[in-house]
Amino acid sequence: MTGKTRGTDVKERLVEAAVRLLADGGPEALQARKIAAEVGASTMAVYTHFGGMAALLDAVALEGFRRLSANLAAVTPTEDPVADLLALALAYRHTAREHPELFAVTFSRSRGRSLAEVVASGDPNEGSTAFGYLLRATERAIDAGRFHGEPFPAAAQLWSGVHGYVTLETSGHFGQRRQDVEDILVPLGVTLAIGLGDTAGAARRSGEAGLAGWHPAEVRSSIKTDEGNA
Amino acid sequence: MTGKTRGTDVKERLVEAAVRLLADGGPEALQARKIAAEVGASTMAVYTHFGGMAALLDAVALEGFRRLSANLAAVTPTEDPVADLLALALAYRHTAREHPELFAVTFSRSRGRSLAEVVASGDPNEGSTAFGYLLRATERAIDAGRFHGEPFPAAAQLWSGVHGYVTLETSGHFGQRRQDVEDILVPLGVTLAIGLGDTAGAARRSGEAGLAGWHPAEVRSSIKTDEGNA
DNA sequence: ACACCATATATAACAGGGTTATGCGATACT
DNA sequence: AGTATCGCATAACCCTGTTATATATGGTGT
Repeated sequence: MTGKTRGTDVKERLVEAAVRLLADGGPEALQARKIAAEVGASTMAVYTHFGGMAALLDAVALEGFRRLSANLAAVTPTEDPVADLLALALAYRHTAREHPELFAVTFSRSRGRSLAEVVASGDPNEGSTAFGYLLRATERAIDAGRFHGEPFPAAAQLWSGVHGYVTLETSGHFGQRRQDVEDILVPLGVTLAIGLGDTAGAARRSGEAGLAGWHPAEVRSSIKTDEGNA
Repeated sequence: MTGKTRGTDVKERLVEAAVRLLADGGPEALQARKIAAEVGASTMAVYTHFGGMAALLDAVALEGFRRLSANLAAVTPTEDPVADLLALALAYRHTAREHPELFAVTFSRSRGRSLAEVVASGDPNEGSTAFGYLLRATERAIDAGRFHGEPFPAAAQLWSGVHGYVTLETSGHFGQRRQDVEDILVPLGVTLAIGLGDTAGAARRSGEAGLAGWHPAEVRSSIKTDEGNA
């Protein structure tokens, strides 16, 4: 079956263009005509490739999950799993701040899907992949004797804390201060680590280590073909 | 019918109608024509009273904050501030689950506003009022020697945890299970309490107490307010 | 009481965005 | 090569937010 592949990356280019327009012009810019024009096509391209705007926006949301996963994947595990968890939190936050509009679209369009469930069933999608990084680091913390209990509930608690912090911060609810990481996020990580079984001293040291050790990664276009877009 | 009339506050009726339509038909139903028809008016009503859909949606979001605040206010403080914090978390979750679409609109339209900042400045708005309940219970926990440190960062951590959990749960990311409160939210509350200074035993007991003691309050229309919102 | 004005509302038209109908040209299979 | 199929452009269609305009209602000043 066939018949394709002529200007085929039009589908990917549409998603790229949508992400770019979203970054530049906010949600208002996510319009079929604008996106199509951005790739030099007519609005029909949206329909032949996606069937409608809804599916295109879903693809944009998926791209957001991909970037989140890529940023989390860039956190290389060390021998301190608690520090790694803090680094994952910083990477999570970085993803949201790097592209707040995309982050908002990503999570507002994922309603009804279950990421945790998917990760448990082994069927990988991007969202569950992101949760998987948290889950694996949590398992390592338990194996190392730093945390007690079961990995899944512990990871879900950590995810809640990080996601809530990031959501509230990027929505501006903590104010425009720039100290929020040191004032809230790092202490939150330390608090959670202690509550999950770590000692206060070890948790604080890992918090410092994670904060000092993490640096934003150069994760660019995670869309399949890595053509540098410009 | 005489044209004018009993215009018993059309402005409030529009918000009521919007909230109702949102509950029934989802975000798609939030349309000027539908809302106006619901109150028996033409779309002009939206413009004379709000100036446009944006302001009406802001009013809907504010109504969401009011309901959140009302549900939190219904949690009567006991002599166990940590149990009260868990009850607040359950009330927060209840608000979101009672009306998920409104909850989503509320927080997606509050971008850029700072609730924490407003609470600090003393100028009350509905969002900061909601945060205030968390903050006061946290202060009581510190005064009681259960938590250590400063109230604001501690309350911000608790808010992050609860908000993240609620957001992820109502978005379906934890799956469709019904055990999430016992499996994740209550343990999260206990974890946070321990991390903030409480002993493991006391935190667990307060977790149980909060879970057992909280019951959904009958908080209905908070729109019709002659309670002087100042 | 009358004239006047401000406001609220209905009607209708306008603008812009998603979607669909249709035709054409290019691709790939026979 | 012939032809069926697919991608895509053009243009129309519909729905939704918005604006322009006219009218009626209620209050206000004299």
